[in-house]
Amino acid sequence: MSRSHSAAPAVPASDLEEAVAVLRGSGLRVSSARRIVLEALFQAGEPLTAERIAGGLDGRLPLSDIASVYRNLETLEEVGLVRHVHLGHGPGLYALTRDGAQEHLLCDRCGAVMSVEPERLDAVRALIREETGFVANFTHFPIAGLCPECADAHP
Amino acid sequence: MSRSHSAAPAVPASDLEEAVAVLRGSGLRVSSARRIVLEALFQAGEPLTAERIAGGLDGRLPLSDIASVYRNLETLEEVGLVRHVHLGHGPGLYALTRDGAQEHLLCDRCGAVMSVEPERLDAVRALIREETGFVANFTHFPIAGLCPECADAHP
DNA sequence: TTTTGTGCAAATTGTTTGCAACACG
DNA sequence: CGTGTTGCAAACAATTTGCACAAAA
Repeated sequence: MSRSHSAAPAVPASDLEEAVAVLRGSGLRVSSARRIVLEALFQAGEPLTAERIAGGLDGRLPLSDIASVYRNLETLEEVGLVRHVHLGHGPGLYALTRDGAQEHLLCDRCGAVMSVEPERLDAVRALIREETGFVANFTHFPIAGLCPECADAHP
Repeated sequence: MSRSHSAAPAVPASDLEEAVAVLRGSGLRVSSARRIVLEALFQAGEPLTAERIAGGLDGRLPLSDIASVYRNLETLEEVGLVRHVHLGHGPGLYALTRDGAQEHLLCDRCGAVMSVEPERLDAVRALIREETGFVANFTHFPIAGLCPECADAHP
């Protein structure tokens, strides 16, 4: 019960070549399956599920085996190229660390997701630390609640 | 993707009889399976997984069917007697609404869980709303981060 | 040529669903 | 007695693992 997640320091790579170089530099092999996962993330520009990567991004990329995708996402995360978020229930979402280490807010009612720069929550973090001693982090698990619209539409 | 969780207003029952009365009052039947789920929650005094309830609390109660346990937890939640939390990965934890401390903080590193009274996070909630417009709620999904100990032990 | 990584199948975990038998009210 | 509930089996979703084979380095 002491599994620690997304603890690897971010290693933002701005393009495929750079990412591949990071792999090489870590003594990891650059297999085609691995390259496809990276291409998917670079092409999508938004967080993806492992499923969607394995599905080849609707024909834009070759299909991959879902097990390999998960394994590769894990190693890419260990190297710091990738990070993942859990938005409530449902599958995890994976993104390149170069696409900002966003923090997330999730609406329980309508499912809306808001991404914000970490700095925008620093005051919140400070207050949480004051009140509880915890150093909060909303990159891996989001802040849940009601989005502005749903909050208004409700008592 | 618009599934709304634990939206029912809390109906705290201080003991089994009271809880049973709430069921009756809602036109629900008081089956033995249902009663066992309630007994488990009252006896445990701490949040339980469906699995653990089905397992009879290590012999203290008769075994139940896991599917029925889930169904009953759901209806008990709809009635407001029960609420559940998702602590990171792993199974959901169910507790009686009468058992205080509804908001949670979870340490990503050591798994420690801190429960706090909602009021203690009201200032945090206010600040989050100011900054993002969201009305945050940490009863269903906790605040993730590092507990005081792990935060100190780390840079 | 030696690892490291792949693909496929099968196992796991957590939760939900279909359905005939059952029992609460 | 009639409908809400149960129990069992089976489906499901997300993720992981075992293992023989393929392919980077």
